[in-house]
Amino acid sequence: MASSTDTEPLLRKIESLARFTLSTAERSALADIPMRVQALRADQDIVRLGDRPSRCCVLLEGFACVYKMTADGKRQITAFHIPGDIPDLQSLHLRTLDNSVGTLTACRVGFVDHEVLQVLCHTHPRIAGVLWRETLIDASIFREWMLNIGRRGAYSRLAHVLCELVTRLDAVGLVDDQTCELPMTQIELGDATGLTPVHVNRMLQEMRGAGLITLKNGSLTVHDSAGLKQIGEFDPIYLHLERPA
Amino acid sequence: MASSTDTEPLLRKIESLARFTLSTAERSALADIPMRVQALRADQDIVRLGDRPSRCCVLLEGFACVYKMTADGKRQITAFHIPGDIPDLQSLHLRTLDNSVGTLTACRVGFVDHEVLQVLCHTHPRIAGVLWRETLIDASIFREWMLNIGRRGAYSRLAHVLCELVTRLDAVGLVDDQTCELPMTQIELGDATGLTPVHVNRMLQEMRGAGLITLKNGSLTVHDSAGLKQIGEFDPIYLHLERPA
DNA sequence: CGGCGATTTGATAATGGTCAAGTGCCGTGG
DNA sequence: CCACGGCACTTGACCATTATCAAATCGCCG
Repeated sequence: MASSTDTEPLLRKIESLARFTLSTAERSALADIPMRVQALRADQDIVRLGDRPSRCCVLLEGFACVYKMTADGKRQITAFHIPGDIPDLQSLHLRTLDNSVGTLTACRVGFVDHEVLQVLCHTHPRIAGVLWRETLIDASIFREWMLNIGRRGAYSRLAHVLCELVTRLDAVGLVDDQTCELPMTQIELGDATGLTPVHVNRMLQEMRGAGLITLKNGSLTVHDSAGLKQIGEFDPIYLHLERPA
Repeated sequence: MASSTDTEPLLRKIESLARFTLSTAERSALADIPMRVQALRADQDIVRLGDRPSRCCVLLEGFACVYKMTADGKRQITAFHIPGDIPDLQSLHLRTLDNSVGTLTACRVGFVDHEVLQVLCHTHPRIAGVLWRETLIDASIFREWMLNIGRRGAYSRLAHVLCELVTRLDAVGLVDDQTCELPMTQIELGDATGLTPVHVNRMLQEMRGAGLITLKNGSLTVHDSAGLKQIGEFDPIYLHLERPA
């Protein structure tokens, strides 16, 4: 089962989302959540479209994504997920999954039964509100991605996704000196932006040439953060990171 | 203020979303919700990006949309809304609006204070669950639209949006004999699909030529539902209309 | 009847896709 | 230790879908 270090990413996530200070009772309820922890390799599905899961998964370590496919096999990644996220929290209230969730890198994932979460929500209504809020922020990111994919050019689109990832990673302490781990392949970046890998490559080259970023070996460094944000029209309001850093 | 006929669309919506039968108490709590009703003309904003609203709006009559804009003024519609919908329910848990909501046609809208909804959620937790579910279905539709915009060709994309609208309108009883009101302009359909109005027009012509639809004077008739669904790769699973019709 | 917005159509342009070939990197196995 | 294989990345040439520009036409409302 889970040790208290396993539930820590979840606890931190809830804390950062809550617009109030957690009570001792809430805190210990979260720390004691029964969680089945599992290690997964890269490129594995955690849950699949059509599943009717009886549990949610908390991403403890690694990168994952939510995706859907067209009839002819083209993939759209609808979200990237980083440690602390709950990629399928929706399944708590929607019986049938309408998307798949897969790992991008090796991951550690904690599974929590819906029943446990239902009880948690019932006995700690404020936590229910926070979880609801989490799903609303995901939805807000979806809307921004729609704008990104539907109405921005390829260069701007990629810049926006990079800005978002850096900002979100920074919020969980995974950015150090403008540098962070960014292990997704150009194919995956293409699937997230609605571009082909070839064109992603060209846009990245252009960003490198412009001195905006370095992206090599799964590591991203942003040299000109203001420039990148301007190109990506990035305004973090939609991430709803309302707490002062 | 609101008469009981005003709260009826909301009540019906909650009923159709709930996976249980509403109790008398729940039913009357919903019917008695204090609601400030307002009539709006077409193409007016109901709320705007950056607002910090203290209430939500229930669409009672008419069509509305959620949208965002790029820096250079291109618009992406992220959702269409039909009577019964609550386009800005997210604002209940997210302080600052990250999108705008505008009318597409003349509308009647009911405003409900956040405080009223908070109390409702607290005293009737099952209704809270239903409202949460509503926001999750919206998010599910966003994901499908991302796939649509990012990975489907223009023809397929438009067909998908039409299928979705007909299906949702049917679910609230607004389709009669394969025909429904569909008042959005080709510009608006373009803003929803990430296409230009010119190209929307061409695709519609092609659909007409193929004998799939008639779309004239804001009225849509689907002549070949199976064909349209196939072209749009439409599988309604993501709408989570789990009740038997 | 006049005017304006929505729709329609045609011609041309451009963004991004497809195809193809080659490079570099890393892990595995001889 | 080195050769091999595979995958991600890179680059170039060419192509196609969709955008842009422009000009009618239609239909409704005043």
